[in-house]
Amino acid sequence: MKKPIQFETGCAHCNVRMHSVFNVLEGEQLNEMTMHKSCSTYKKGQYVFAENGLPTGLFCVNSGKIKITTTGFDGKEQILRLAKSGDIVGYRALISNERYASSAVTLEDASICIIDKAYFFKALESTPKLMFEVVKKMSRDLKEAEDHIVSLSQKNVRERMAEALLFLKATYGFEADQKTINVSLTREEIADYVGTSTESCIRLLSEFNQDKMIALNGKKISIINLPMLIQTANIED
Amino acid sequence: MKKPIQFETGCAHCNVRMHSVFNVLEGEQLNEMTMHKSCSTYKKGQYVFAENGLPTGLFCVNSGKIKITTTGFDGKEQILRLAKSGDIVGYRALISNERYASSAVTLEDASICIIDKAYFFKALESTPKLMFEVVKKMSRDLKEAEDHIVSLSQKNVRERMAEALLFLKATYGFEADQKTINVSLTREEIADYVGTSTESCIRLLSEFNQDKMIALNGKKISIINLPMLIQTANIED
DNA sequence: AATAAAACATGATAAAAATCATGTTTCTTC
DNA sequence: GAAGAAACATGATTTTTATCATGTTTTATT
Repeated sequence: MKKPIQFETGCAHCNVRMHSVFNVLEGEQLNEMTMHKSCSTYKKGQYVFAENGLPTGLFCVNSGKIKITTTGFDGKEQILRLAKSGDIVGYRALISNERYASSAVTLEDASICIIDKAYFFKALESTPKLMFEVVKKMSRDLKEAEDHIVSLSQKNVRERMAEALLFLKATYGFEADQKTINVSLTREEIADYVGTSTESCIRLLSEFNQDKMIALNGKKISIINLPMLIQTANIED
Repeated sequence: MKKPIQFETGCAHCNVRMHSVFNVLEGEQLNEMTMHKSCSTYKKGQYVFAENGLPTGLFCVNSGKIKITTTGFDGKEQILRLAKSGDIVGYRALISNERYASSAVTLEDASICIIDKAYFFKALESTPKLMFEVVKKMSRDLKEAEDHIVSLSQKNVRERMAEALLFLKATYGFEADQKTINVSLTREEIADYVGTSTESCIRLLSEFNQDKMIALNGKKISIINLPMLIQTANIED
């Protein structure tokens, strides 16, 4: 595990702050936070934190994409969540004073700040608005998890696969061409989110491709027929 | 939908308060809360709140058991969570100022208090400890949801069924005989938690019964061989 | 207590999805 | 740029699970 490279900038000038939970901080609070954070760059595939580790601070993604995974029963990986710039990562274990129940791994080169635990707790207490932002983030994550439970319980693999592509699109958006999903995942990683075997995942993507619903180019997936994809996902009503 | 019957008691004398998020309140705060809550009794099967409704307050279960469900795609019910005395219910939608994404239905006669929304928000702001208790509750619910996701993704129906029985035992405990799970659910409800068909649920319970792992008596399920049940659930080591 | 409805049960069948096997392509790394 | 590894792909087979069908038991209602 290579050591991430560090660099520093003031939080006041952070270009993603306004899209993060820290948008509610002002003036002197930002200078104070700058003094209690440090920023590092990570290469693709590096661990930001690992299952069973002890949190020492809160991670805030400056740039890059992250997968949050947990290890299942025969060591099989489950992707629980994806993060992008502006997202905080590892907040649950930190706040509830537990070891990490999941790992965070970069999906591409990334720069991520870590905010000192003691300072973060102090900021939470002194700034109810910040606490409220964190609560809203947790609330969204809980809602997303519950939606995922319903899908896994009630939809078949084909529907879940279509839904996963829509989820990736919603999370990371399109590239400049307005159709290619702006993230590269292996088929195995997609399967680990959808809850299926790698083979079934590959097969379904091929089928979607043959049906001209999507186009495949290596790891890049383009959505050609969005209405059809939505219909395949069997989204409510 | 029958109207629940109301009755009142002071929160200071509430017998479940110390097992709830309100254990951190003291003295005058309790009198104030008493003035901003009202308590009602519900018959088995009544709705406490319903999907798409607007929250008007926070529910706190005094006695009785509650299922939190959401409606899936062809109207199929999904049980997301179960609540018991001391649990708060409906907090997520309330806090994030949304309509309910799920419904709460009593599994038996219950008495449930509703704490006025405006007062609750005021209490949250003025009492960081209370906010922190709510955050911890949400954190536990999120963890539970993520564990459920891993099960649904990676375990087969038999393993999930065994796990569900262990979950019911962990949630509601045993009756006086120290083996009968202290809750009555229909096979369909269990299936709606496990994410399987009612028939598969019935079949697996029959099998577990034949294997002398459990005993069945109507809706009552007794755990006869706990180690075997744990092994069947394929719980992590 | 009679009747209806809901819940439980079980066999037979069909559909869905995992697994196994094997081959090809695409990345990494020396 | 060659060798090896990882990722992708696809057919065949087996396993798992849902669905359909039908009957019984339990619970609720008049």
